[in-house]
Amino acid sequence: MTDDQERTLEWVERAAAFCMDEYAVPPIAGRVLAWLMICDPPEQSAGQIAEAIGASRASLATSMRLLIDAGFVRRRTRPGQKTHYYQVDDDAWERVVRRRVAGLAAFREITAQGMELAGPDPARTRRLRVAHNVFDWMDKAFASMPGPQHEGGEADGA
Amino acid sequence: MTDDQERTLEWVERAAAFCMDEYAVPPIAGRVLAWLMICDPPEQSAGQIAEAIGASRASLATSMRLLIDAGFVRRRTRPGQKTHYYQVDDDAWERVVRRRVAGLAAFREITAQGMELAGPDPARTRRLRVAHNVFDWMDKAFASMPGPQHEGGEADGA
DNA sequence: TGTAATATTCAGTACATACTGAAAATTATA
DNA sequence: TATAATTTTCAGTATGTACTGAATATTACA
Repeated sequence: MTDDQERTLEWVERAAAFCMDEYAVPPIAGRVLAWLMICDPPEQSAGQIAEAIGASRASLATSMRLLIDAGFVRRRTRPGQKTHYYQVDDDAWERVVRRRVAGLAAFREITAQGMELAGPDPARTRRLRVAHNVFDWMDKAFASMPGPQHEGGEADGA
Repeated sequence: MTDDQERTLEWVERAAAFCMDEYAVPPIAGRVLAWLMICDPPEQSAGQIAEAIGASRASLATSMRLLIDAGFVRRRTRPGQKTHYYQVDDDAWERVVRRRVAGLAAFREITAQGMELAGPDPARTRRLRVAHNVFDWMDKAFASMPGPQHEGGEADGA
């Protein structure tokens, strides 16, 4: 293995660890996603990916479905070929991050319900109100934000 | 059990579920945290909490340490008492949310490293660059934000 | 010191999840 | 149809984690 390949695999492992820690993505699915972020060509078959990251093909079937359902990866077939090709969806990260932030804001609803339950006494509901303010702020802040810089639609290069 | 108690426990279960799903907090720790958000009085002993949520005292020892380490809960002793009293830290949620966002932004560094590894070809690094932009945006957006509305420091009422 | 109340640790159990090899199903051509 | 390549499913294994009861340690006071 060349130095470059080794460094790439190290990077894949780091990026996969992030996905595991922050997004509860299983190890192999995390490696697949990371690999698809940096591999060349960017569109690869399950067999290629499995060999690159050292996983079984059975695992690939499960992981690919997970990543596709989560919106990270797209699958494409080519005419006259049995092989499926996979590629990261460029829009995935923005969508996932937005969904995550929206998920956090769900706690705003829960704290609101809690305050109703606890009654009108402001001292009693203080804990809930402070938490509510935090999530309300989060939600409003993101709703009023412009969004990241996008690029033109010229895709891959396979 | 009164209707009010039952509704409170249902709320605790909902709030705990949020903590489990979004923050990977174990079930019992989640219930403890939720209970401490709404219980009256707001400062309670491990025994009181254990009975309220139906968990063993051994679990409470583990869960309380977890919540304290994570910065959610504070412990207090009273002179002449063996009992420890626990209370949610009002600042916890803001701190935890900020930490979470900072954690997300860590991926920005990883994508930057990835682009170095992949070389100068803009078509090859497109995937990484798009992801990088998303996390860069996240980071800058939060850094430039005012923060939630705070309340004065008049605490609890135990 | 002793003793009663509380807190913590620890071994064991139960449960859930990730992963693989092997079998079954699908797909593209002859 | 048959057959060769690939994908998917599934049973079984391995691993990790949450939780509890019982034992141990700590604490407050007589």
